Order: sequence, then C-alpha cells, then structure tokens
Amino acid sequence: MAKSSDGKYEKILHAAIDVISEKGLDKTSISDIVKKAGVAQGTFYLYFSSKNALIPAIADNLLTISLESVKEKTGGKSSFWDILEVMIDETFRITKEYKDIIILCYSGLAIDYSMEKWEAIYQPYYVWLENILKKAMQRNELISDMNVKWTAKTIINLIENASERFYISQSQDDGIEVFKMEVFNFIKRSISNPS
Amino acid sequence: MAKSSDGKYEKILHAAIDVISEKGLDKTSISDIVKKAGVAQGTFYLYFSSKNALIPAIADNLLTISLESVKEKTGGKSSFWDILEVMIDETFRITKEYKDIIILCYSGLAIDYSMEKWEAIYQPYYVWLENILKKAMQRNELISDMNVKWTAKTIINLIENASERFYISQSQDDGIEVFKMEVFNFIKRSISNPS
Amino acid sequence: MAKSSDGKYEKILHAAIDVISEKGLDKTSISDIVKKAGVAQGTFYLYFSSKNALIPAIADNLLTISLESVKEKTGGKSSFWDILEVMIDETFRITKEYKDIIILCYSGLAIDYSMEKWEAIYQPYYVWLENILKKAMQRNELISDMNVKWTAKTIINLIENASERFYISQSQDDGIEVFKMEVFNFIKRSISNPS
Amino acid sequence: MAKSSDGKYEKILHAAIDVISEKGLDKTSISDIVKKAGVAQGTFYLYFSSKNALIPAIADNLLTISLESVKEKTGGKSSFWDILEVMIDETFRITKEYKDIIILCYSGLAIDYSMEKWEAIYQPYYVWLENILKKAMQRNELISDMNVKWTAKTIINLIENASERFYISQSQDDGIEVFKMEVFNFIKRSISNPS
DNA sequence: GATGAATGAGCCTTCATTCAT
DNA sequence: GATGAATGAAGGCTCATTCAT
Repeated sequence: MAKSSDGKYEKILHAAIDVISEKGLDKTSISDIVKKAGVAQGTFYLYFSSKNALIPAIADNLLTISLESVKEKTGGKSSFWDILEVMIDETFRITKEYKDIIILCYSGLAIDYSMEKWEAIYQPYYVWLENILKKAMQRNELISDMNVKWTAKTIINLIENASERFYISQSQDDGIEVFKMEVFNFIKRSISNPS
Repeated sequence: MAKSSDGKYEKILHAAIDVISEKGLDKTSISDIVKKAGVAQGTFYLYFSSKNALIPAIADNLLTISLESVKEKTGGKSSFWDILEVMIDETFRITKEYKDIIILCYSGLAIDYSMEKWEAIYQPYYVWLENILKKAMQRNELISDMNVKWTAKTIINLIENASERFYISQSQDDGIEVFKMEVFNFIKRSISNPS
Repeated sequence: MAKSSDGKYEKILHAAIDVISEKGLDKTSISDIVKKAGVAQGTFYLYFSSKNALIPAIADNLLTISLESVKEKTGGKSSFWDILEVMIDETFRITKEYKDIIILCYSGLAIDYSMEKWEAIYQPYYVWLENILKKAMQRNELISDMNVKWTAKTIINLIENASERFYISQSQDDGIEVFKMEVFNFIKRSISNPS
Repeated sequence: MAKSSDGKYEKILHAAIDVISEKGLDKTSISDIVKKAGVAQGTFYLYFSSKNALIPAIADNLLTISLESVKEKTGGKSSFWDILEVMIDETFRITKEYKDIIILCYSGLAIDYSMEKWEAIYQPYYVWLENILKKAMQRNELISDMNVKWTAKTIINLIENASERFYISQSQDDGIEVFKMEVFNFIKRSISNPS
C-alpha cells in the first residue's frame, strides 16, 4: 500500500523540504527539487499537481510529526499541568529544529488564500487537546465555564507564537526558561481552578 | 518645489496595497503597480529597491494605521479593561477590513527570512501597551508579578490571532461576540488582580 | 533517436553567426537568434549558458574552418614558402569573407576579460605551424636559431593583422597584391636561411 | 581655452577610464561614471553625445600618452636599433600598466563597425615611425627596398601584439626578456641592412 | 510509471536619455 | 551651464509545465 513504486512521493517531499528550507520558497525551483530527489522533471507532476501543492503536504507532515511527538511524551501523564509542560517543551523544541519549514509554511499558505487549510491541518491537534481539556475539567483541574474549542485553539496558538517569537523573530529579551514559564503561568492563571 | 517626490512614494505604496490585495503578491507585477500609480516603470525603483521591499513598507503602514486608531479610541479611557475592550474591537475591525493585506504581510515577510522585521514594526505598539500595563499595575488593576514586556507581546498576539482565526481561517464555530468575549475573559482571568 | 539535440546546437550557433554578423553583437537579442534558429527562447539556454557564451563558440568555429581550409590547401606542398603563400592567401580570403564575425570576436572576447580564451582557441593552429616550422628547419629552409613557439604565433598574428588592416581598417594605401607580398617578404627576410 | 568650466570633460573622461577599467564596458553605466566624476547625470551629455562616444576619446588619450612617452625616451637617440629597443620597452610597459583600457578599446571599437577609427587614432604614431625609418634608410641602417608606410604599421603592430600576448593572453612560455629579444631580432633580421 | 528535452509566456530590472528647473 | 528626477523601452533569463518516447 505504498504511496507509489519506489517511495518517489516521499523522496520528492523530503527533497522539497530540504531545498526549500535552505533556499526559501521563492528561490526554489522544481528543477532544484527533482535534482535533489534524483527523479526526472516530469515525475514531479505525477505526485504533485503544482509547486504550490507542496506546501500543504509539507505543513501536514510537520504537524503530524509534532502531534505524534507530543502524544508520545504525554503518554503516561494524567495531570493537565504536566501535559501542558510537555506541550510547551515540545513546541519550543520543534520550532527550533524546524524553523525554516515553519517560515516556509507561513509564506506558502498565505498564497492562494489557502489560509483555511491551516485549520484543516491543525484539526487533529485541536481535537486531541479538546479531549485533554474535557478530562481535566471533569477532574476539576480547570475552571468549568470554558469554551473548550476556543480555548484549545488559543492555547496552541499562544504556545506556538511564543516560541516563534523566541526562535524566529529573535525577540529574546529573556532566557528560554523565562519564556517557557511565562507561557505556562499565563495559561495557568487563566484556566486553573482556584478551588 | 513639488518636484521632489510629488507624493510618488505614497502613490506607489497605495497602488501596491490596492493591487496586491486584489491579485495576491505572486500574481502582481511591478507593471500592474506602476500602471495603477500612474508613474513610469523605472520610477518604482527610485523609491523601492525591489518588489520585496514593498512588504515591510506595507506592513509598517498597516500597523501605524492600527495603532493610531487604537490610541485615538482609547484617548479618554483610564480603566485597563476599557482599553482592552477597545483593543479587541479595533483589532477585529481592522482584521476584517484589511484581511488581504494581513495575508500579504504574512507571506511577504516570510520571504527573505525577514521575519525579524515584524518585531521592529510592532515595536511602537509593544511600547505603548507596556506603558498601559505599568500604569494599570500601579493602580492595582493587575497582578503585580508580571513580566510586562512579555505580557504586552502576548496579549497583542492573542487578540490578533483570535481575530485572524475568525476572519481569515474562517473558524467561526461561534459568533463574533462570543469570540471577543472569550479573548477578553481569557486575558482578564490571567492578569487581573483578584483583590 | 534524433530526439536528443536534433542538431539544435548547430542550428543556434549558425543562426547566431548570421544574425550577429548582420546586426552586431549589441543590437542582437536572444530573441532574434532563436527566431532565426526556429527554436524556443528557453531552448537557447539548454545549449549556451548566456549570450556571451556564444562568442567563444563562434570564434572556435571560425578558427576550425580556417585551419581546415589551410590544411587542405597545403596538403601536397612541402616547401615552407609555398605553405606560407597559402597561409597568406587563405587568411586574406577568410578575413574578407568573415570580417563581421572577426569583429564580433574581437569585441566579444574582450568582454568578461576572457582574452585568454583566444590562446586556447588558437592552440591547434599554433601547434600545426610549429610542426611545419620544425620540418622546414630540418630541411635548412629556415634559420636555425629560432624560438619556434614564439615565431609560430608571431607569423600567424602578422598575417592576420595585415589582412585585418586591409579589409577591416580599410587601410588600403596599396593594392592587395602589394600587401600580400609585403607580408611574405617581411617574414622571409626574417627567417629564411641565407645559405 | 579650457575644454570647459571646471575641467568637467577631463573629470568625466578619467572617471570613465577608472570605472570601465575596473568593471568592464558592458557592466559600466553612465550612472557609475557620473557618480565617480562627481557631476550630474545630465552633465555627461553636455560633453559626450553617447556612451559609445567615450571609447574613441579614451583610445586617443591612451595613444597620446604612449606616443609622448616614446618620443621623450628616444629624444637623444639616433641609431634606429636604439629607438626600436625603446619602442619595445615602452610598449611592454604601457601594455602592462593599461591592459584594462586596451581591452576596453578592443571591445569598444569593435562596436558600431568603428574599427577604422583605430587607424585615424594611430596616424600620428605611424607618421612618426615612418620618419624614423626614412632617416635610418638614409643612414643605410636599413634595407632600401622597403615599403615604409606598410612597414611602420607592421612593426608597431608586431610589438603591440607580442606584448598583448604576454600580458593579456597570458601566453608566457618564456620570460619577458626572451619575448622582447625575439621581437627585436625578428624585426632586425627582416629589415637591417646586412652590408 | 518514468523520463527530460523542449517550450514560450512573462517579469524584473537596467539604463541611456530627456527636460523642467 | 548644471542638475537629477523621471522616463519607458527593451531584453536577458527563469521556470512551471507538457509530451513524445
């Protein structure tokens, strides 16, 4: 059930990630990608309809990696605050490691008014966190009057944005630990059950 | 007089905003811009070094408009919560009105790894809010153990991201008033002084 | 078969020679060349990296023609003086026929500081004449204390320059026969063995 | 009787020589030249009708310098062979010093089929050498059956070409002294009176 | 499915030249 | 004479896409 014969889909996808990370989306040509992937020019179009079709695939790939990593690291944990800590740690780690791909996703998804695709791609992450939140609410760890859907999205965004400010916008007024702690506390103050 | 410039910089800038909003950055050619601006092809390059040099200028222009609008609307207010409400209202309004430019800024600033420019452009907004926060802390409206710099950035981002999710990513699970209220409460719970 | 190349390289090269001979290098656009060659604009760049890359190819082509013609005409001759006469005749004939290309080579090779390429292109001609000179020395037709390498280059240059003065610089104080004879005698007086 | 007010003609000419020597003719814009000359864009056109009009002026300037230098150095000498030696030395020296300008003249004069201008520019040099040759013939230093006009041109060309091969085409099989000596002897064998 | 030579539309950019001041 | 902002034509080159093999 492989995507295709020789894993050419993956070859092209990873070559694209490599080259675009290095040269930026604009400066990267299909020619660069197929050269790196070791396939012919025309082969690209057997797997991707166009250059822009790459970006959702890349973004999806990145989010899948992130989510799996978070799921794995939070495997045994039940306390919401432990899970939140892992989410923060992992988001910072992944932002650092894949900052070039993240930039590419920003520039790429803005093309063609395809911003809505973000939401589709993030959907599994949102759903996962919604469930976490619900369980924590049942355990009275969190306040009860909370819009779970909205809060899940906001928390994910808040963490991601903080780490992007840190690693991409180079806004490093303080050390990374301060950054992480601020994120944690900002969220905790807002949604923990004071009981 | 009137020779130098003749407002050509502004003419080009606004023509660029118009055309790019309509067609998107990639599909817009310099030729489109100068035609709309009513200047010669070469004149463009007297004011902007390249096509990409437009984006920071556009972003800067947008933020200046936003900030001025917020400042004006909060003119007489002293309560932090009144100010926050204005910020939320204005951010949603501007996001709606200028959603195309915002998208363009996302994609444009991601090009050339010039993401750091965001921070420079936002600087005046950050500084303004930091001062607001400090005054509110002195009035005991807010908790005292707060990293003002970090919180200012986070609040601005949180509001913007929520409104972008609403208008751009079309994540309209709930009505706009719910969205706005969630933002307000999330922040309030996190930083208001419970005293 | 017939796919690869299909003689497109030659088509482009000869179209370039034709058009540039007629219009001059500066006034000739790639567009002119490909139109004449009957290939697409982009195809040009599959065979030549840039417009300037044409000139060495053209120069090489011209010298190959010249050398082959000289070799053929001197086929049966053994006397150095007969060979020299052929060289002079052929050089004058070719200069007349291809004066436009020669001018183009002068101007083209001067671009990009690629003058050294001249020497590489002339190498086969130099080597051929060096061998002729050596054999003539063994037959005692020529003086024995002669730097063969240097003399070969100088003789070739001397003939070419004279014919260029005649056809290109229009310095026709005297008839062509006088010109040719002067060249012949100048060289003969300098290197013939008086024995 | 200055060419113009502030020596702007000279300023532009020398700025042109400097910039073109450094960047090459093609890559040099009028803008570069006027910037270096410290005059306005439009001022250029008060002194030169176009960019190409520069080259004959530059070539003329170079030859005037060369000829004056040769004349000065041969001031007291009467022996033709002493004069020839000076000519060779000076030509090599000037070729080394001004190789970039010489290249520029090659490429520039080939434009617009203006090769004939070479001859006009060289005229004073030719005439000077013709007179030297005539006097030497009267002193029986040289053979008597010689086309003076043709020989003058050929000698000048032969020396120049040898030095260009040495410095520009980098054809340095032998040291410079060997090169110079070969030139001297080749000419001497050809035209000295054996008596 | 895989190839890669060929395509050709289109764009950014340069730069010689002009002209109102 | 001098200026330099403005012009706008022109062209080299790129590159996504196609299609015959």
